[in-house]
Amino acid sequence: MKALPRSFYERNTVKVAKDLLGKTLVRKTGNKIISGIITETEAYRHTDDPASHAFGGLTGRNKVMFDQVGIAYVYFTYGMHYCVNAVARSDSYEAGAVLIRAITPKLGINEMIKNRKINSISNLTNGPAKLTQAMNITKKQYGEDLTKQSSLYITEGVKTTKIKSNPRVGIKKGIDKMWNFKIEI
DNA sequence: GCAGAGATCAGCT
DNA sequence: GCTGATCTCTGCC
Repeated sequence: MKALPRSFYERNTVKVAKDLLGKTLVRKTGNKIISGIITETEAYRHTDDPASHAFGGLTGRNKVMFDQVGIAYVYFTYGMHYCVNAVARSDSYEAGAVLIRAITPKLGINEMIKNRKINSISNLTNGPAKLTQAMNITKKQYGEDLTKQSSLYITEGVKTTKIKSNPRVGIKKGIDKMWNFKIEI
């Protein structure tokens, strides 16, 4: 399975967020492969988006949002959680990223259960910090190239039918923007 | 079933 | 020192 080309990420961040639905997120650790279908995303942009990490300008944490598109932005928050984003934006923006909020497990489900230390499959990857834990994604994947078959990348997946738009979750600014996208499998 | 606390890092005031 | 793109566990209805 080929990784999506860099041109996929060189478009409007909101468009990329919608198009990432149904794609397959793949994680390679040693000889193990873990993968899942992306079912929920959120778009975070730049100067027009007060909820974005990039809104306040460049910092040590968010600098990859200003870097090359098609790489991973992994950030640490609430003292104990990691979240993954794919850097994506059109030419008219200096920064932007798509937060991957939920996936449906496909390969390596046993590994995910081990990483998460739980038994129930329904709670495995249905939240941004849950899926990073299940896939063992940490700061080491910060800046990882998603367009190559590295330790973390994205490939084609299933066809998407109905995409639902919602306000984004867990933020207090920019709640007027309907930039949370979901599909049902 | 739902509300609240706790975990404890990076960035801002 | 406080706040957050969060999750889990506890306690009470």
